[in-house]
Amino acid sequence: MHDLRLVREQMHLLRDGFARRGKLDTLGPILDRLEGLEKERRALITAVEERKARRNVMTQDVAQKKRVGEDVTELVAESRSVGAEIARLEADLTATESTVHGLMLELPNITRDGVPAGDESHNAIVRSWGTPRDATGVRPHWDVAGELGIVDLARGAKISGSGFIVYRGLGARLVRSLINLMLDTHTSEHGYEETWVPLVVNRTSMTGTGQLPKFEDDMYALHGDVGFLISTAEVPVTNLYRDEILDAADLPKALTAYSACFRKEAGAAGKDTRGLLRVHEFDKVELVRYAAPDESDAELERLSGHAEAILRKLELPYRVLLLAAGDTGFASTKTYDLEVWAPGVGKWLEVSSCSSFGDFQARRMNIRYRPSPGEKPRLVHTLNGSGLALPRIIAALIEHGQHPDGSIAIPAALQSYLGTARLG
RNA sequence: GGAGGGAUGGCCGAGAGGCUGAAGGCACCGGUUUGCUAAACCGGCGUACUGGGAAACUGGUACCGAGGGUUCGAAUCCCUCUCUCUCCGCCA
Repeated sequence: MHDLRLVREQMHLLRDGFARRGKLDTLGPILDRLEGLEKERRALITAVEERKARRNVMTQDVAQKKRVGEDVTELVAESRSVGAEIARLEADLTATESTVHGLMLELPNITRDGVPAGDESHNAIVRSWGTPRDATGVRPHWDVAGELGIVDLARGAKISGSGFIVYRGLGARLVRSLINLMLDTHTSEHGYEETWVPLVVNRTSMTGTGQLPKFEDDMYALHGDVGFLISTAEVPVTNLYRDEILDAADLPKALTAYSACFRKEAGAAGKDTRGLLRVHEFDKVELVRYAAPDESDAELERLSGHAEAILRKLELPYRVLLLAAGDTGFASTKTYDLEVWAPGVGKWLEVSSCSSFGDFQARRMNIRYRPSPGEKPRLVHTLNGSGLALPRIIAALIEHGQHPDGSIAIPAALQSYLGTARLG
């Protein structure tokens, strides 16, 4: 969420930002509406407070007069009528405020300097690593994995539905191995604290990180309004410090978590949905960082570096994209996507999205830090990224390590976890 | 699931319709003293919104878990909800 002050004093920043996202058509009218509502809101505040001040004086007067035994019936009557006026104005104020707040929650973040304007065709490759394997003769992972018996798509669909995966044998162990490799690396080499968080969160948490109110259709809601299945561990982990004040000495704070992630992806059927490419439930190791504002740029580089380190350990060729404004997520100021090359499907697959949110999430969650003792608390900056999402990594491993006989070479870093150097 | 207790500032903790933004303590900040550290003493010390001001600052309003109600006036009385603790039952 943006500071309301922007609506009042820096409207052009919002307009420019939304224009870079290509969203001015839909968001421009909302800004116009907000501008008027904000004026109205402040006028109502002034009106209400003026009357409250008056009533407070009268109320003191009543107490005073009663003490000396004077008649107060007239004063009480006047105070009562001011009270009625206050009630009326406050009802207006509450309505206006909730409209303003609702609209503010729907405004996306604005991207920071250096992020290209426009849609995804303006995404920029900022670096790459490794040599993408030639696609000729490499079969897609769903064929090979099926033959090897490590992934069972048919039974996953039977017991849960399409987009739910059953891993078996070394496939199941591969999932566990990848999770362990990632968590071990992030905790012992990158300094993250390991956490284990609930997979169910409440509406407040979902709103805090920005999934709500806009994307309710994309997630699984539990019956009886008791919560949602998380779409990413970002939600519980980032909400860990909601409504808290951190010490400056605690920053940057680095947290990692493995979790299952659940996504309905309504309307996403059709493209790129085969095999492990897009599924409703998947496993992911997430990285979350809280940083002081002047550190958040450097922190984003660190964070994506930590995710990249996993790809290098897995010996998977990848490239790093700086997303254009129009492709950058709702809450993000700047996002790097990490994509691995999958020769079997002949595509670059997004396996991590590393974002810096500025104070956008922190304002929604009221997460602050005290720069130094005695100073006023300030909003922290939050960042997160996958480190990494498993299904597409598994797809890439199967395709990249594929031998002509259908067996798969396992990268050295993973062998001790998996207990073997090849599958099949 | 049943029965009770509780929720007050960064933390602990008083307060029981008006004189309470809230005693006292801890922590923190500034100062005095001190060979250093500690201690002692003095002073300061919440947040948000809103008005005025270039700013320092200053006027106002609100905030005692959340929301509603009673009242001229609510931290204090009433209702609902949330969370928490203790005990009983059930269960992994």
